Amino acid sequence: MIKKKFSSSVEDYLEAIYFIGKERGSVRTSDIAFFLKHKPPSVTEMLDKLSKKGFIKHEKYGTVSLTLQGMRIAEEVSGRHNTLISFLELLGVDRGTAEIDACKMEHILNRRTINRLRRFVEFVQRAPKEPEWLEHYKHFVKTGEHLECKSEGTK
Amino acid sequence: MIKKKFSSSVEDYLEAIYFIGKERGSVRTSDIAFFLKHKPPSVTEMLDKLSKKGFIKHEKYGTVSLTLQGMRIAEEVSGRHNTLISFLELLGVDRGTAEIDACKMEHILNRRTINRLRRFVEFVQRAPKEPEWLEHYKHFVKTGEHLECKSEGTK
DNA sequence: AAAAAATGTTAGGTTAACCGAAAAATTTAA
DNA sequence: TTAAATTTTTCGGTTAACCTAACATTTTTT
Repeated sequence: MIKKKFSSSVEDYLEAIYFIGKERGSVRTSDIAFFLKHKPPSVTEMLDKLSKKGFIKHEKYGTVSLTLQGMRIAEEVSGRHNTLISFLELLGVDRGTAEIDACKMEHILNRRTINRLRRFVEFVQRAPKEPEWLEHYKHFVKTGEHLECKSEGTK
Repeated sequence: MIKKKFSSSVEDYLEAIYFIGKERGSVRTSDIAFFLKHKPPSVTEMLDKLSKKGFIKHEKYGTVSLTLQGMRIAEEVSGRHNTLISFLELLGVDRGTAEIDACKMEHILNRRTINRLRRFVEFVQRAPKEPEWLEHYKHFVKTGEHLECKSEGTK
């Protein structure tokens, strides 16, 4: 049922509206322009498109809000975003880079791939205890060497 | 240093030329069109652009070959592709989906992110023995449950 | 409440990357 | 060695997503 595909841009706008709405309460053209680093005319244009598609309500010279359908999409995208951020940070990617890359990946990855990534994140987060191998991985990233579990400390 | 950024499309074409060249020896417009599932006029247009940028040699009505610079880029992209494929398959994403998603990710991810992913792949592949946690992860994907070190025993 | 400032929209333009139809060159076959 | 078939290019479109400049509306002073 939820199989339609939207452009990266459409998803970005819906996500931005969703995010700004949560942060600031109301959402206006300039907020979106600022958030997405686009110019106001581009925003107006896209808002028209999103209105026609039924994803938002937009009163001229006024505020923007998500319809139910728009909200559904925005939450879906936002969920992917969060999964990706968590995943990238697990891997030791810095916050800034993680944000940038998550924003791109969230639009292109297959559902199955995202699911695997989410599973991976859950696997780590819900582990009964802090998994050793993650420490080992981080060591490996730094040094390129495997420090073997019990026998030897490479150091 | 390799700091320039090319469009996804440019990278796709160079990668395709690289790949076809290795597979079939010579590369022609129709090969690329088939490979990328584009129409010949699109290919001709892009070949002109790539020629002007100095990434390929292309004789009219003839064959295409990568210049040194083009080769360098193609190899770089192809390397990213391989890293991504390996990574996705580690995570249990099926071949087909992995191919599709790798082809998209390879153009957008930050170098740092790719490096982390490569490290991750190496971490697993170069481990002295098959890491247990990978088994545990796969179990977790299937069942949603941790079969954790109750008494230490998989094997 | 009128002028000034800020914000939003309209109109027109640009660019990248695709396309189909038709022309041109090359290759194949009769 | 011409004619037919195939491949490649040229030419003219299309679309999405951006932009600037100019105009319209709303909000904020004074």
